[in-house]
Amino acid sequence: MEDRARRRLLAVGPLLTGWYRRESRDLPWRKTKDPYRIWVSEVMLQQTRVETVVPYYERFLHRFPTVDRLAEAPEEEVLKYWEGLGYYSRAKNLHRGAQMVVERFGGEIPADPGKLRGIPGIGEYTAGAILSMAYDRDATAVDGNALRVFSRLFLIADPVDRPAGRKKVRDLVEAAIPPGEASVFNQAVMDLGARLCLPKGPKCEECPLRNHCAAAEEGVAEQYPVKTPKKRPVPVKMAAALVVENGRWLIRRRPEEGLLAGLWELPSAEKAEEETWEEAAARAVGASGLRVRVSKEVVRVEHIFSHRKWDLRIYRCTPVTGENAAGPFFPPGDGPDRWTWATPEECAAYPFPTAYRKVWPSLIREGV
DNA sequence: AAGTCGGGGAG
DNA sequence: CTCCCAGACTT
Repeated sequence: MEDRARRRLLAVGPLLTGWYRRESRDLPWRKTKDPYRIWVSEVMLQQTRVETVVPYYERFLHRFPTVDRLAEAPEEEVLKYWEGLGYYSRAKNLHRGAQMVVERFGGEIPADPGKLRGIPGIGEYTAGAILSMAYDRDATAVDGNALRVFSRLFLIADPVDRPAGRKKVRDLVEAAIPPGEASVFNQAVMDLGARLCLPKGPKCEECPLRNHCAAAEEGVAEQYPVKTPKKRPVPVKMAAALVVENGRWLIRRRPEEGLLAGLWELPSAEKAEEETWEEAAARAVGASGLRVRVSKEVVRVEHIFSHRKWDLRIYRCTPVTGENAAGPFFPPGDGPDRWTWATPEECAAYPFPTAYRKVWPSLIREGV
């Protein structure tokens, strides 16, 4: 390593921890050393902004204050408390992880990197965060902020979203941690990334590291980190059915795997090229065994996921009388709990994706 | 190495 | 519009 870089590594740690002790943000999960609470916060914060997480964090821990309380809760309720946060496999993994901690580790979250990594939903970053913040170990926790801050400090030309570039940054972060101060250091890097070392419009003039940053010196901070270009979301036509019977709506629970796993929805089906929207809506309901007549489109909404763009159209449907008298129409094998009838008020207790929640008011107007 | 998996806020 | 956020997991 060149001399310049070595000096940078030595200088950065104390400057960051000093700045953090003066300017750190007051966040709920910073009031505790409870490994469980820190774990919950770190999982919620994966790919999610601090301001978004705070209210979820408070509500979640009020309902599930300990790892045991979380482990014994039904998954459906855990998902309900996660509703709207996105990346729902995080909630399922956290729930399973809590059960693993209770069964395998006697309810104590392990302070061992290997054991932590064996818990579902805990990857390299989250393990490092728990080890440093809850157990004061000298562990690295490289998140998006660290990638940005360090790629700028050291002018890393490799794309940081690929293993080679990622490893370069990780090694630098590890070498920069002042021994015994990983907790403060890791959080300082994140605060710096969130408040000064911004993706666009970085505030280099206010930065405590400005005299040591290679990118600032060259005036090219905004061109880092280097990332590989990403693909645009694929458009998907999604037909859904609002089936009303005696003031109740037909809803179904989505499969345990895949998009929006385990959440509830109005029966929905991706429209195929060769079928009409109405046929797709009828097919969505048909999976339950119920036959319906599709009347009219009730509401239309566009919803964008990271890799998919839904054109979601909801159709008012009515059961075809006579053909469904025999009931029960819920097919065996698809699970008796996958379909049910619920009033709009009762639906509030079920976890629904935001795409459907967005149009709830107009559905209630149309669905009476 | 590439794809999957949400939703929202900022520019 | 675009980018990206205290990433993990599967193939």
